[in-house]
Amino acid sequence: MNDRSCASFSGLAAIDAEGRGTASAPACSTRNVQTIAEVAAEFGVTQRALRFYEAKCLLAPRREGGVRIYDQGERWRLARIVKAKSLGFTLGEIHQMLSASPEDDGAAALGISRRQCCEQIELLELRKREIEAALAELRRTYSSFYVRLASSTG
Amino acid sequence: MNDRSCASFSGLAAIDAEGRGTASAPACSTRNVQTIAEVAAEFGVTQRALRFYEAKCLLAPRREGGVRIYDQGERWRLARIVKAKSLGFTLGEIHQMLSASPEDDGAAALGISRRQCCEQIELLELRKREIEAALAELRRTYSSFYVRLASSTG
DNA sequence: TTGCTCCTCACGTCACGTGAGGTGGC
DNA sequence: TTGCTCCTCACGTCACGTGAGGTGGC
Repeated sequence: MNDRSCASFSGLAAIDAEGRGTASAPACSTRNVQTIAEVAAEFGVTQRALRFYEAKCLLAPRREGGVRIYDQGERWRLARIVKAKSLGFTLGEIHQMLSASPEDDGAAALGISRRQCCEQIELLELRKREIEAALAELRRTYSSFYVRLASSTG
Repeated sequence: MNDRSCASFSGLAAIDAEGRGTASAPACSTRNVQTIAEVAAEFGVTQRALRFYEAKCLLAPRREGGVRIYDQGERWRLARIVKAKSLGFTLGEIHQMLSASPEDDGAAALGISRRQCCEQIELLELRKREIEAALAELRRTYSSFYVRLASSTG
């Protein structure tokens, strides 16, 4: 019931996905564009997030009667945004990346420098160490529950 | 020049620290209270953070002529706040902890349940895995710089 | 006419940072 | 008088979430 990846008001096609929905709706592939709901579903982000990225000038879908239309290029940009976010970059940093290499070679390349890559590794390593310290402390706390239990019952 | 841990307008003493400043200013130990600047320095937090915790009802220093005065009890509460924050708890969760066990046995006990401890461990383990995945990806990207370099020069 | 999807404000959340402008006591 | 420390607004940051209220096309 809910698997209509092709909306009624315009021809659409899923890209870079596993081809689901494409076979059952061949008319969609005539125009390689998607609405906000379809893009959100495909990339696992909210519609609010897509509007927010647009407000931050990370995306710029064109409009058809006030409705946002995402073409292949916009979805490539979004793929890079999602990728960079998963690597812990801020939207400000991502904006610079997209400006630095607007198209490059599709969705794969992020357009980060070696230095930027190195700094991000150091940042994440620091965060990881902080989390590991917290985990060690929490595990000590966790064991102490059993120590208390043993001393109160034994 | 900047090591006056004892301000001029009220008697103060450093507690739970390594006793620095206490020997050179014995008058301070007559009243076991501190100003916002001293508390901030001792706990390594900003004055803004202390005011923010107060606005969130996590702290409630008394006032002397409009100036915040932190006694031993308040500093114990702050110690628990700082500790809980380092373990990744939100201020909302910390507020509940402080309400659940207002005094308990000083700064050491956080007043978290076994279940809360367990859930926090799971949350941090998830975050850690996300960071590790990002790190792996970034390290792949980092090596690719050398692959490119080698193929362009060799 | 109803239901669905889209839209634009605009305030809320989280944990503070950062001025702006003013006060008090040495 | 100057310098220091304290104070209270109040807006800014980050990445959205969450209504509110309205539109368009089947």
